[in-house]
Amino acid sequence: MSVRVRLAPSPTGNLHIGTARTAVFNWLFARHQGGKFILRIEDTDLERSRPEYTQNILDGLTWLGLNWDEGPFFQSQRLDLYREKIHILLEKGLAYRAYDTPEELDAMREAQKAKGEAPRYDNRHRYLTPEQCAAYEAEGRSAVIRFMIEDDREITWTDLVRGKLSWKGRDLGGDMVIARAASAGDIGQPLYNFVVVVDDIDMQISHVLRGEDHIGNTPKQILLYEALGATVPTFGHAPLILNQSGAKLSKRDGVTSIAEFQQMGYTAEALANYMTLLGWSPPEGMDEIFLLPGAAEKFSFDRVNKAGAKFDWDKLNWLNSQYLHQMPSNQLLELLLPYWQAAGYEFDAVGDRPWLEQLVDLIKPSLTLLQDAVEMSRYLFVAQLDFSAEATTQLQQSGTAAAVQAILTTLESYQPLTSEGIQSLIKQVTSEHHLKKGLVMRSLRAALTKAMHGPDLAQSWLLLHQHGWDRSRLEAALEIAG
RNA sequence: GGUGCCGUAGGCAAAUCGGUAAAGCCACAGGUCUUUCAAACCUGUGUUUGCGGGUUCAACUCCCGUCGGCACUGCCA
Repeated sequence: MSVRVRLAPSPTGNLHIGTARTAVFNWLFARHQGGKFILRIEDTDLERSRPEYTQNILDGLTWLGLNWDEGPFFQSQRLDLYREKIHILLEKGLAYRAYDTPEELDAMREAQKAKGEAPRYDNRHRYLTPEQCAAYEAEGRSAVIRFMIEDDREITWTDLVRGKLSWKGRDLGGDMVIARAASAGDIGQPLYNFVVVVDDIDMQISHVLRGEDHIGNTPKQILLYEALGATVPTFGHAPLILNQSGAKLSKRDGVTSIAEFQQMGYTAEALANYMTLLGWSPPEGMDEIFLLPGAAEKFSFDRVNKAGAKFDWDKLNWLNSQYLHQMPSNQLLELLLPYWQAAGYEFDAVGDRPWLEQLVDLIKPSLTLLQDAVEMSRYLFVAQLDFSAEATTQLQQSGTAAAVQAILTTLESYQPLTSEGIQSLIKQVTSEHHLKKGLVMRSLRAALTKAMHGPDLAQSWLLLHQHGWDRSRLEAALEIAG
């Protein structure tokens, strides 16, 4: 049987890191097995589903490189199929109409809780006579469709990551609602647990790979597969991604949507790499830094961990920096341009290309996030920049003025300035004026970059020089210097 | 409350059928390099596998109990 897996996100929010990680596992599994990865949008909740969320999900998956082979399919367009299946269950006597009002159900659950019992539907409408049904309908009541779950059933399956799992029918909460209320003889909006099964059967899904939060749904769904006369697929439940305090990572924990990670300057490769590591560990001998296709070659659920994984920003950041450091400069430049543009820096992306590439080479080893490039290169883009407090202090130290003056004077004979020129200029200044190299360098840094920390000074100077900014900065520094 | 899952160093984790635990990565500390910060490189700290029993020559691995965490428990997905 061919391997077919699917990702079934609901468009009630932006693509979430948890959903994306599930997507990664599905994609990896499909690629490893030579199977198909299908995308299905679960928009059965008409109230909360939004087209912009669907777009966000599609964009996020695409950005991450998680291309799908079929779809996207939309459940909202498949209602006829669901109705048809519900009719079949109704006719087989496996499902029935229940006329309870929400208030009655609430009261029932309250009473159960008061008695210290687990809240569940007591199946009170399971065997209503046609007369009783008619009476309720005459009252104007609408009915949900409930699927019968026998208390004494035992549902067992072998989970790809957890092994043999077993559930008792009585712990499933009573007969489950598979379609929302609708008036007289109609069938309302079909619900998630039912729709998923119908679709997975229809799309011949062979492996259902999802988050651990769906474990409790699995026995109900298995019952539905049986009722619909279908083969039960293989299930695999991956551990959840946890926040710092160990709870399921949610929107409340700050950044959790893929689009936000993207904006902050994480690369798709690093994020995908990190998400894979959240629950899966590469086999012996395989590096932890890998691209999705490489991981696909080795991926198997044998190596998916059972325990939830805490999200670790430090490690993600480290991974991202690794990708950035290894990236060819011209490629990195393309990623950086939008950040500089957004910061309002003025430059000619085409004409300044050689200069920009030198800049990328300069800051690349220090980047963690693409966003970092904005602050890191500000002194090279912004002409009018205040001296930092530290730089001012440095400039006012004795000897600094002399050093800056000496550099300014010596600079005359080094036009145009080159890398080698800078080195020999500094040598010349230190020896002719009997200045310590450290002082010269610190003075230079303060004057040129207006800060005491930053990328390589000689290269910075060169870039400044190419913009014709070095002389004016040295002169400005002189005014401040004691 | 009920049901289920999980529990190896600060974090991610490895340890194929029970056979010397903590490989590797992040973080942290120190060092090297250097004009600074970062990067890079080197070295190092951290444990007795939540706890208590049991089976066994041998238990992170199996069994029982216990504690803790989390998930689910909806006419949401």
